[in-house]
Amino acid sequence: MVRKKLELKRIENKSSRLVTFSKRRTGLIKKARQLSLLCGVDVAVIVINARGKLYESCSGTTNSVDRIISRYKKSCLKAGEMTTEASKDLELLLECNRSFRTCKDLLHTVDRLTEENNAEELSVNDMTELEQEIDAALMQTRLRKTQLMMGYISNLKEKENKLSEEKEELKKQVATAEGNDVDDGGGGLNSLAANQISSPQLITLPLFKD
Amino acid sequence: MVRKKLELKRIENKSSRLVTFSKRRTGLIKKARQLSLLCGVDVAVIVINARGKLYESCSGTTNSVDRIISRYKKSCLKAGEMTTEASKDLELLLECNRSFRTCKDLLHTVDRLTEENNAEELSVNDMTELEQEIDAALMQTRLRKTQLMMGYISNLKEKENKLSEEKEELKKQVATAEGNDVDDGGGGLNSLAANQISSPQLITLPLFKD
DNA sequence: AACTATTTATAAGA
DNA sequence: TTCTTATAAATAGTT
Repeated sequence: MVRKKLELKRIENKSSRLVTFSKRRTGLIKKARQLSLLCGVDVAVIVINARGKLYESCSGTTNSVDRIISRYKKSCLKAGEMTTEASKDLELLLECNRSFRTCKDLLHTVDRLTEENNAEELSVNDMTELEQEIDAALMQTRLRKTQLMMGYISNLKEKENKLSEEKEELKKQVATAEGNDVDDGGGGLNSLAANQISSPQLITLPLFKD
Repeated sequence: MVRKKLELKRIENKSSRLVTFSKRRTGLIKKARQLSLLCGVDVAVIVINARGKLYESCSGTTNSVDRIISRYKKSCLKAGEMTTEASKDLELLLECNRSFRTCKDLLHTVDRLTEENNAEELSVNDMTELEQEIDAALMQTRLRKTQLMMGYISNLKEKENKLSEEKEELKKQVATAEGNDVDDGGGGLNSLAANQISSPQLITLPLFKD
């Protein structure tokens, strides 16, 4: 493109082709980095020469080409593309997609929708759906929090009971040591203590139906 | 790089960032194509923006990004960087986890935590944090929903006003046709109608701070 | 979306 | 290969 406008076809001369390859590869990767930095996006560049040698570059929040590739594959899956080549990854990715298909995901989808132009009539419905889902998540979260706190309280009660039991035991020993005979029934006290606490109730509910 | 030498850091202004993104993305892909064509190599470019939208480009003898990716993976395998199938899958799963880093993600993390053993004291705090986050999301969602509905209502009101205006106009015409002269003040009605509607307030807030 | 003043990339030459 | 340089290409700011 310089000194003479370069024809847009494969450079026949081998050495100048190699030189051009080196220069332009560097330039491409530089541009990729700039794009990533300036616009806050993830960019991966993969170059494979005629001998199969690999050159790669990656930038953005994800710091490996692999990670960008998996994001790429995820996008393809969503778009319903993808060939048989990657069908092994497919299963896994579907799994991932399924398991993240809720709150945050939906939030972003709607976020995207509302930032585009045609989202007027649909969006209110979308938002209502989203609202309900988030509300449900909130309820589940509060429920579990309560359960956890109750479990915690139960534990504390249990400890308290054990301690008073031990205290009782010690009192008895002191009394015995002083030569007075006291009615024991120790086992009975034990079982009573165990029954005083309602069982911890730490049932593990999934926060979302999968 | 033009009119003023651009600083090499993320462009803060959203709209110019988007414009730059579009221009440079195009430029990058063009360069990639040229490199591929001129030097007879395979090039894939993958760009993923902040919202996870994918842009891709591919050129060379292989005609899909997928094929370049599998060649890339093969290269990695040869280089011993990527050992077993299992580790590849692991990588993918890790990626899935990483990329959904908020609400739902947190939900699942906490879900996992509570199913494990050591989560007693921490979890209640976790749940409280989570609760707050979800609550905030819910509020944002409701806010946006309200804004959308208000916009919608404004539109309808506007239409209604336009229609009654037209109706008034027609009435006048009818009256005139009947030979009676009626006081108009039509323009006044017009401006009143316009002022009745508060402006749509469709400020686009992000649902999450990015 | 088009323009244009500049910067940046780079082909060819040294 | 690396440096230089003339020129093509890309593009930031503007309209």
